[in-house]
Amino acid sequence: MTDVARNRRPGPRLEEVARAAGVSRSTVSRVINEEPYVSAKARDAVHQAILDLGYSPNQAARTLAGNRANAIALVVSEQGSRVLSDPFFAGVLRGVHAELSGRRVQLVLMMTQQDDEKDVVGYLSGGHVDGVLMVSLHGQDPLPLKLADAGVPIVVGGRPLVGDGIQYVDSDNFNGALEAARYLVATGRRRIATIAGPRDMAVGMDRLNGWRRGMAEAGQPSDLVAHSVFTPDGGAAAMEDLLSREPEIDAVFVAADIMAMGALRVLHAQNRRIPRDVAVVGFDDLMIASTALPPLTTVRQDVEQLGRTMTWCLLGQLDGEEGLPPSLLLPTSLVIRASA
Amino acid sequence: MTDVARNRRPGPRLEEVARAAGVSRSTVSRVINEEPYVSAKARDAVHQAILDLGYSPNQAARTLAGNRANAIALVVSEQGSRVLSDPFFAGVLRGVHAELSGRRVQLVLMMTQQDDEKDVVGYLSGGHVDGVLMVSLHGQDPLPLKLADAGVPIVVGGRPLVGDGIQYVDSDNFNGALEAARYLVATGRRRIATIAGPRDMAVGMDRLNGWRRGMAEAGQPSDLVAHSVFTPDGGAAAMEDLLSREPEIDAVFVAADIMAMGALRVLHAQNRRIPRDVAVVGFDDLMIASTALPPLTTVRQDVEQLGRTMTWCLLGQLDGEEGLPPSLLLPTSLVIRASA
DNA sequence: TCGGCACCTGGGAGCGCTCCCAGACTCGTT
DNA sequence: AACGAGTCTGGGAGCGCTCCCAGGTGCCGA
Repeated sequence: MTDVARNRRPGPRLEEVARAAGVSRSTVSRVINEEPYVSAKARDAVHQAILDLGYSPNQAARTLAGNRANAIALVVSEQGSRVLSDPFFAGVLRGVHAELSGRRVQLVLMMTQQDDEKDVVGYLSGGHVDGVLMVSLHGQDPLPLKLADAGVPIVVGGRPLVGDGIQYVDSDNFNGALEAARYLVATGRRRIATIAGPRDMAVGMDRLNGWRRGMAEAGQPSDLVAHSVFTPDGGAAAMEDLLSREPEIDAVFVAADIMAMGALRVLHAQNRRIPRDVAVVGFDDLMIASTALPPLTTVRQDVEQLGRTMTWCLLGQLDGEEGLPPSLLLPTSLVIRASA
Repeated sequence: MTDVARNRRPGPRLEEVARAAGVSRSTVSRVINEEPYVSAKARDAVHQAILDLGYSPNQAARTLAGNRANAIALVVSEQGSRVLSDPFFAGVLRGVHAELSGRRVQLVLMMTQQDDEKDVVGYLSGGHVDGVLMVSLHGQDPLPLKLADAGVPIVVGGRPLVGDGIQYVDSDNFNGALEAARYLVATGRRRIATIAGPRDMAVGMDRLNGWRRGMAEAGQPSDLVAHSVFTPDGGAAAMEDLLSREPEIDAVFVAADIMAMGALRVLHAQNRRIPRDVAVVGFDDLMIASTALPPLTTVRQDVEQLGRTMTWCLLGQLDGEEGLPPSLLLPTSLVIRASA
């Protein structure tokens, strides 16, 4: 409103660069956009002029004229407050940024509540961004589907529970959990429980199903399941529940490190030795896994790679590349420490 | 490049809204920008037309014509990889976003390495954003000063070590540490050490100085100082160092919860009972503080509030508000749990 | 009765780019 | 020698807004 914001932007325009380089606006534009049909001489002159003048193109004008936003949105669904402190989100963000660096694409961060969903769809399908990356933590979210229907290129991180046509990238939660289960069986555990995530999250169900498969393979029962939310206290409550149902538990696969912290606390409180009495395997391999007491054996997922891959997929879509895989699962790996 | 990106943006234009509402472009623009001198009748008609047509204004055009970017940048200096997983950053981001919600201001995320600093200054001072929020973890960063010199409105999170004129918001690290020190003194501790942060970070020095003041007040020596980096392993190494220098330590103020995790590990390993033999006070009040064994007494700083306040300051600058405070310190509070 | 001031409205110009078309020049080919 | 294809260049139009100016209305006091 005021003078600060109201003064004309400083810096040279395309026109000035053209004059300095002794060429036309068009040629400068071609150089900037790395288009063919520019002579080496002209290209060098333009580059030199850009350097001399310290020219930086006006993104707004490019977007307006070029009908391309040169930006993608990272949309975090659900209550942003919780999500942002999630190491999962942080890792994805890191990966997205890493993949974007060097490309002339800006990252716009958006958070959505239920009620402003219509605004968000309007904004995102209004051409302000070229594509959308979405981290959808509760899988029922209708937003990805709506955006896809509106023709917005979108890649979702974490398998969505609804919307078949939507491209997603996820860690291979099923096989990660299966590997954990097999490891517990192989190390001689005979009464193996699991603390699973919420039923309405794909990540929760995939890990539960992997564990179930592992139990089935070994001919062991898969009755010891406690669902919980991804918090330490949730994990603690679930652990107490399981121990009260079956005191003879000798192993537990916890579907998230963060819940495993609570489970460890309960096991300590009940004077169960880890891993001697009860083996504990987590999932995620957060930093807290290695600093836990005892250091937690866990299934590692590479969330940064997840973010990179999502971005790579989206940029591929935008460039109109052919033969992109519909969706991707990234491998997980068991990290064996002291707790199992 | 391809059809997806190349098709004209869908949706109505300002012109269509004007036609539907039976008014001129100018009037619609006035309504959208909440300018005075629009009749109630015209305003209602425009609002209705916007709703009917699902109009969403083109940000690029607004930016270009209005010479205002309607966006601010959150710049994360130093290697982005480390910073992004930092709960501090996550909290700030949350606060920034909370404060921005409802305003028509987009948040653009940028990360800088040393070498692309020139690009970043160019971009940020080129008018692509109206202002800059910066989280500067190592205080010597010249970037804030350069941006301020270039006339870019900027607010820094965390006191910068260089650049006097720059507006910053920080937690009151000095008084937080002072309070922690006084508490340890008041609970009868007689040989109090500290694990301090790096010397080149204001946050590290402010907390150290607060602790020193507390020791001085009580007439206790302040010789037991070990500097370290903000990691669990760094904290562990510092704790070992302190114990080897003075086995009689009965309390330690650790300048970050994350380092306190390492310190606890070492104390456990040496069979020191906490808090009986050694009291431990942390700083930050991260989630890990409450899940630690024993739950950590720590100095709480409200990083989300920090983000909110930074944003509030920057928006105030942009609106040309008078009498804004030059810089702000946010209060901290001691959270007493079991470790001290 | 008439100016003057608030209030309200419309249209033209232009923000700084990209796109497209027209044209010039260089080749190799018929 | 004449043609076309490939290479390179410049200028005009226009992206969708905001800003500014010119003008309309109604109401007040002189």
